[in-house]
Amino acid sequence: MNKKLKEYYSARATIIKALAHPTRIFIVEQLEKGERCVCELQEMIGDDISTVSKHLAILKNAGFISDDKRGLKIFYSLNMPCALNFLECAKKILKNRARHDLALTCK
Amino acid sequence: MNKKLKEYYSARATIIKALAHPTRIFIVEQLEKGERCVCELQEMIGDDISTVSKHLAILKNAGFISDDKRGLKIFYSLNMPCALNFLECAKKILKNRARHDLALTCK
DNA sequence: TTACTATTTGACCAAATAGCCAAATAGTTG
DNA sequence: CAACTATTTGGCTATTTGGTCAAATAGTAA
Repeated sequence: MNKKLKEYYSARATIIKALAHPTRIFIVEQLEKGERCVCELQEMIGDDISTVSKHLAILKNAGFISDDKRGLKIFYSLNMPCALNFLECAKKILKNRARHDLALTCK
Repeated sequence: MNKKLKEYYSARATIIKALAHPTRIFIVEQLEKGERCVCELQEMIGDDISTVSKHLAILKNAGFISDDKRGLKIFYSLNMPCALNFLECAKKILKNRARHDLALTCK
């Protein structure tokens, strides 16, 4: 792989990496339902608010979500619904795995 | 988030994490074209063969690919084509970004 | 059996990531 | 302006990940 190609794959990996965290998956799925402010997400997630804020920054930099400041609050919303397709793919794998584990158990 | 839910999201994150690496994206896209042995992939990628092997193990554990040993060689193939949907989503984001950067440049 | 090829595994180090706390920033309200 | 609320940023440590080398494993062939 030459340098140019490597950079291209790295850029794509960075985007995927943004979804590769339990909290960030949760956030994306919440935002599917509509915009949420940081404090609402923080309450659902339960981590320190600075931690939640950093996760949001990662999703935003990757391009999955965008923010809108209104008064004191900042509302985040999903702007790449295609992220959900992939989350579905991960779910599908988990389901297959569960079925397989069950098959083993019943042997 | 309770413990059970957290585990569920972590399991999904582990699957997505498997795709969150330039080399592993490359591998999945190669396997889309058909099965490949480790040595073929190693040659295309250029990293140490043990490195490639570890990337393959990660994709296999996640459930994206499977292996078939025939003689000395081990052939890997893709068994979750839905992975490609997501890789497409990452591509789309990159394209949007490029269009946006261009717009800024032309202002 | 010995030598050879393909691949995986383990030990190790360097770099990246995650989470928490404290401090900084920005907007609001009295 | 001072006090307050919502959020981000910086600094720190602990954990995870990625890569390399050497050794182990497995199949083949002489």
